[in-house]
Amino acid sequence: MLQVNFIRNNREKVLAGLNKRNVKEDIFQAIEQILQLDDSRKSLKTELDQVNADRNRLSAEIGTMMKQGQKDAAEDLRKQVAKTKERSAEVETQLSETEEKLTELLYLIPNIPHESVPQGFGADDNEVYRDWPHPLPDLGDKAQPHWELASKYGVFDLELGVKITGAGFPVYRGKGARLERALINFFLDEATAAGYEEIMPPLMVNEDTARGTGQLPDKEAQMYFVERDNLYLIPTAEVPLTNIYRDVIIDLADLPIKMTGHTPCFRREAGSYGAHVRGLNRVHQFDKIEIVQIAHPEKSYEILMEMLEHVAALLGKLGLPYRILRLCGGDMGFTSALTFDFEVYSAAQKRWLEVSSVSNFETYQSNRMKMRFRDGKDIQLAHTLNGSALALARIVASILENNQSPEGVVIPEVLRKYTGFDILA
RNA sequence: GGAGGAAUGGCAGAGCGGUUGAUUGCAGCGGUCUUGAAAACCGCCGUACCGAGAGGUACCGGGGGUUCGAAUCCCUCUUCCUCCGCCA
Repeated sequence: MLQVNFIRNNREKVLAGLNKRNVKEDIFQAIEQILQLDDSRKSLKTELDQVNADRNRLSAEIGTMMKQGQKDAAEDLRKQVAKTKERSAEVETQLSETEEKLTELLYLIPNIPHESVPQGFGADDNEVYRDWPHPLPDLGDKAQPHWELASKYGVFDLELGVKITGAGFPVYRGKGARLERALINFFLDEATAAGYEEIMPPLMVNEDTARGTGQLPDKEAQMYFVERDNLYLIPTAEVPLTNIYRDVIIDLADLPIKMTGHTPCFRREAGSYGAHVRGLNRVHQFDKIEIVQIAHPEKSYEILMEMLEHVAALLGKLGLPYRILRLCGGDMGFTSALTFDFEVYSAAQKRWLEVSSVSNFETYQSNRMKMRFRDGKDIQLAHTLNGSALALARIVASILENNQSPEGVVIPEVLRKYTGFDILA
């Protein structure tokens, strides 16, 4: 969430940013309420401190008197203390109510977009940041979509997934499972080579963790929830990885912190069945390798570009046609300040599929998480960034489609040492 | 799942209900000394909020309670350790 002081000191910037996101009028009203509530919070806090100071002083006096045996005088003071106690309880209630309301409203305010974020309402308004420089592959009309190729070569089985679990839970088999594992190993090796520490985090997280990265309270419906134990299945490794540094004051010398991890990702995607979600286009469980960085605020945009190039290099090595979009205000995630989406061209479906999202959250997550770094005497919030490098299901889909041939699906060169075979036939 | 024990500052480890935000050691930072380093010695060394400042308030796992006053007493939750049971 945003810091109240930031809102106060950058009011115009905040309003302009919200405008860029095309938020509703009530969000603008919330900004005004936040500033008012913060004012009352301050004066309530001042009063409470004063009352408590009085009480502490009186109590200390009573202590001294008791030692000196002046019982009667002490009795008078006790009555005075009783009054201050009443008052402090009253103010304290008001204060905590005010703080609660304040936090509630702050949760409603999305991150302020970076200046480079284009104005816009939705996917059509995104800016093509880097287009595919070559002609798009044209496989002709006989090209098969990945779900047909998958059945043909036994790569994955969605029907079986329905039997075992339900719709959207693919079962990878044989060479398909091996291809999946090859991609995981390839992506992890690439990330490790780029200096990211490999981490295997828990796949279920508690409420504090889900709140830290912004999945709660606004994206509650997206996550699977294990009610009995109050745990959420992670929608991305971003959640457990970033939260490693929740409530931590990091040493300046340790920045940037670079972490990577492979995890299955679970997404409910409620109510999103239909023509565009066939095959692996949208599933409830998929594997993803995530890269996360915790950065100095002055370095974070430089680092964002570094992460963008890391993802671009992966797609380059796989030989997949892709483009990079700079998301517009209306299409960007709630917590992000700047997001680049990577889309791979799926030659048989003749559409672009999102395979990665690389974002800088600036201090939006770190403020919630109280993730800070120490620069000498100075302590300030760190910037958090993350990106998919990469999301597997759709990469598999596009490899199948783009690399199909009469002989079978040709495995990209870089994966062959991991798969142990060079064609899916 | 059952029975006991524990939770204090980066770590270790004190703390009769009353000037204890908290003794001490280590680590860290600054300094003296040294050609440099080490050793020795001196000083500093938690976080947040309110306040122009002086200063104040809160926090000893989380939440609640007793009391004029709680790190210290009570309740509750969580986590860790030991033992038993179960188990990949």
